[in-house]
Amino acid sequence: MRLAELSERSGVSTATIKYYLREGLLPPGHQINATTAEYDEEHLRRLRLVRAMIQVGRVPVGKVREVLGHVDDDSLGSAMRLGAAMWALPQVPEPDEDDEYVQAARQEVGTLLDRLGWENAKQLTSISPSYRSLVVTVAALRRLGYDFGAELLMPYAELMYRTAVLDLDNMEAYSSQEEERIEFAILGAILNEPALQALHRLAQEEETTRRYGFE
Amino acid sequence: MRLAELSERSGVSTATIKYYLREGLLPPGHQINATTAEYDEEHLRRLRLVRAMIQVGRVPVGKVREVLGHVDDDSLGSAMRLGAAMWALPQVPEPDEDDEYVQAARQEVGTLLDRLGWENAKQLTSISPSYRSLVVTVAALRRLGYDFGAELLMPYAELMYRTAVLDLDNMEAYSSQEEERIEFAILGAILNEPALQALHRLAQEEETTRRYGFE
DNA sequence: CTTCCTTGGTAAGTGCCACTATCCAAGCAT
DNA sequence: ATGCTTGGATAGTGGCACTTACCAAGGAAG
Repeated sequence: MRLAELSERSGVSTATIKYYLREGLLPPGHQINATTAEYDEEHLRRLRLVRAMIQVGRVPVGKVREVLGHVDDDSLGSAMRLGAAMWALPQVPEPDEDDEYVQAARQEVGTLLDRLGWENAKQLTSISPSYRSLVVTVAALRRLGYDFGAELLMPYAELMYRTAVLDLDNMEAYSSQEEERIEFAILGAILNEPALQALHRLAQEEETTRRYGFE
Repeated sequence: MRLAELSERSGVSTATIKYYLREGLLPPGHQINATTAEYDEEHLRRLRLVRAMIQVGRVPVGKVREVLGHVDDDSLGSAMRLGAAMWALPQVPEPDEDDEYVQAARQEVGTLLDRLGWENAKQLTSISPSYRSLVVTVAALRRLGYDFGAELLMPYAELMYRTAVLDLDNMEAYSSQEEERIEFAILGAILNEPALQALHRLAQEEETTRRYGFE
């Protein structure tokens, strides 16, 4: 298929597809002659993937390129590919280590990981972006006056752990069936988050109206 | 306190504070004369709040203004203020109703809400942004080839419901103690999400390494 | 009183990002 | 031969979150 058809079948304008090609989010088509290139189903699939990451996952273009680089990196094992792709996702800015709230937050998160017995996560604290995000967020909440500590976070962490177990179970269920399982796993991990967030807000609406009515 | 001190105590540059004042995110200080205005602790508090929303919650400036408008709207009951503020948060773009995947997604989400017995959420489907977000996300995942349906979402939804119950319990615990409980509740709801997301990713890292090691 | 610094306020500029519009020459279709 | 379409390159757009530069008024020091 040619550019116009790729555009039609994906619902993405040709101008935008050209932009993605330029940015390296989409491999170039098979060149037939100077003015014609041929694209296949794989291109269509990758294009939909890119769109989903950008529009649903709100992943910036540069990060998408990074994530795709890890997806296509055959030199890594599947667990590492997943980790590398997840770590490429946008993160919160660096915390200011001199800030007292940041220090207190680090302390609380450390206590939390200890109590949870998350030994592996504890080992990754120096490099894991999600650990950093958690510290920054807890610090921000404490600065605002919340008593946001290990105590309060424990039940949330346990629920999130069960969510992660579900994620990996689903991934494995796909792995045995699908060819492009790594791609699927990474996408699942990335696109799960908007779905989870939407579910969380829906649940909040449900529970709020159950408790207080519509008023 | 004057602008310079407000800047120093909040860690936000005077230029940025001026920008927030212009944008209406911060009420003007008490004007003493043509070149001096006085700010108080309430300004500092509001400024920290704005910063947390923008930097941690990634809420765009226009949305922050909207949310604050609801926070300050004395004509609404607390449940409605919370709802209005939550609905002002950034959302996914409008779905294309002619798209077959969107229709299928709508169907699946409907089934999900039925099975969960979320009657209130079901009533809000025509207006709730979180419902729309869920539909768009499910449609995007289905377009990519996932068999993302009610079946798969059920256990996630139940975990998210339990998370929402925790949210509201915490809110109520604060309500009995704090003066600015509405503000606290809305902030909790907004800033909870980054914390939850970070916890989710941490849990994924933990469980991935438990299952597959570091490789 | 004069010089100088600081203050709050305004207007314009910056850098980044995700596109989008405009050109262009080469081909293919009639 | 003529007119349309194609892929590719370059430059422009609009939005956002600030920043910079500038201004006149006010207070402080000599």
